[in-house]
Amino acid sequence: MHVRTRIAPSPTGFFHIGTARTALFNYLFAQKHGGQFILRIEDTDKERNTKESEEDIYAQMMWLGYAYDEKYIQSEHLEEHTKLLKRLVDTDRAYVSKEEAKDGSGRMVEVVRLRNPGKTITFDDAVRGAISFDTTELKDFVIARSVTDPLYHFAVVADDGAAQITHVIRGEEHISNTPRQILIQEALELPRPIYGHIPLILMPDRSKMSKRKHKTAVKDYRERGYLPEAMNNFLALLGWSAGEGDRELFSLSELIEHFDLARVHKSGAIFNEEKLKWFNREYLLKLTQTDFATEALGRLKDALASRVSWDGERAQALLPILRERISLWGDISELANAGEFDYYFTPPQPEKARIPDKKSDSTTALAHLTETAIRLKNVSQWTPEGIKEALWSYAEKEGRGAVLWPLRYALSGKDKSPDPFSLAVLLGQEETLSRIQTACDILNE
RNA sequence: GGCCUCAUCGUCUAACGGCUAGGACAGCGCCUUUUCAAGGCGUUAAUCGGGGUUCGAUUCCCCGUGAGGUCACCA
Repeated sequence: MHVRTRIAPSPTGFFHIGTARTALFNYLFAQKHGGQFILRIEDTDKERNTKESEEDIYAQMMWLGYAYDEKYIQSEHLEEHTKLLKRLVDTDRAYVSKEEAKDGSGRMVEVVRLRNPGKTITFDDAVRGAISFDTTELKDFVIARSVTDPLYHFAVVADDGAAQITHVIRGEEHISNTPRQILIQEALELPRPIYGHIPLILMPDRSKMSKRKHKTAVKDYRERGYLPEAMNNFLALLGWSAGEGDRELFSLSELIEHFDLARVHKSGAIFNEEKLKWFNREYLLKLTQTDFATEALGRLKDALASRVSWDGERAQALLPILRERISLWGDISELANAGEFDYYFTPPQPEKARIPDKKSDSTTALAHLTETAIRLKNVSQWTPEGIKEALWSYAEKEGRGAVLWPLRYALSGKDKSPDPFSLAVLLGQEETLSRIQTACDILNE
């Protein structure tokens, strides 16, 4: 069988996480079987469609790397829908009915209703097995506002038929839509695709993702600095497992290689951002020096430009520290805005009382800083090792905290920071000595 | 409420009907060159309940309970 799958978002809001996961599964399945993956824009709801939403679909699909083979705009196929609708009416599979409008206006309108044979529909779901529905309760349901104005269920069936979709992989909220779509399909004498209903993505409170209550737009995650590789890996493992033992890290092409509808789960999965962050960090760590530097420096400069005088060279030296500390790009801006990086560029203003180590006092701190300065003046190899060598025996003898805390605090002006050796290297010998001097002056006041 | 679907640590999940139910995230503890971060090591924690079938059920069947989905002239 020549596999053809599709993702059919409606451009009525930003492309969201749930749609992305459905797209991913469809993409993986099509790729796995050497088939085609089709993007269909379901834009029949003229009231709620926006161009912005449509653009967002393209942008995020591209970002996530779901290359589609064909694009299909539903509204451009109205003529075909009309033709099919007419045929259904002509063959008495459907009929036009005059009734009072549901909008409460009291006016009379015509709608097209399907003549429901009222039988039991059973379909074999690729992830859940056989599912049966008694369709009599559906009655003669409405399939179009008029012969020229099809509704969702009709358009879906007509378009899937036209595009020769072989596998309909979608969220489980569509399970109960399936029997009415099959009814339409049978009236249209279209072949039945294989259905596969994948579990929903739930929010931490077990509720369905809602655009109002939760951050669900892919765009938001992108802007906060998540990597597409991490998003894909995380999303793929939400409701599916590769059957590769304890392995969790998969690239997109590895996901394709392992993907199998039979291993898709049946129950909903909660979207856990902590785990996403973990994936993201893993992928951040895999980035090349250059790729990391480009993005990190850009983010850092944006956030810092208004706070300190920017020094590109010094920022460069900051990269290893950044890589160690962040889980996503947004962490850089967050840390920078919180003032975490200011002291690399501008001398801090240490508070007298905090210079000594907790178990020490100012007199001792002053003595240690003075000795530290003397020792550092003589360091010829200004590297973490060289600096450490100059201070270590002294620190061991006098107490590490007593010696190293004042130094680290003098250099950073912060209770929390990287270790004093790294800081000293970053600041350079001259600046390091100058900051120690400043701290000594403060202690002498 | 009717119909449909689902049920393993807090979360994501693994386990041809057969080892002490495994891993990851989070948590907790310890270690490491003061603090923070990272890292290393360790650890807490689960088969919804009740009946069957079976030599043996997380796994198969039934009932209950719970959760979710859906019941439009939206998609």
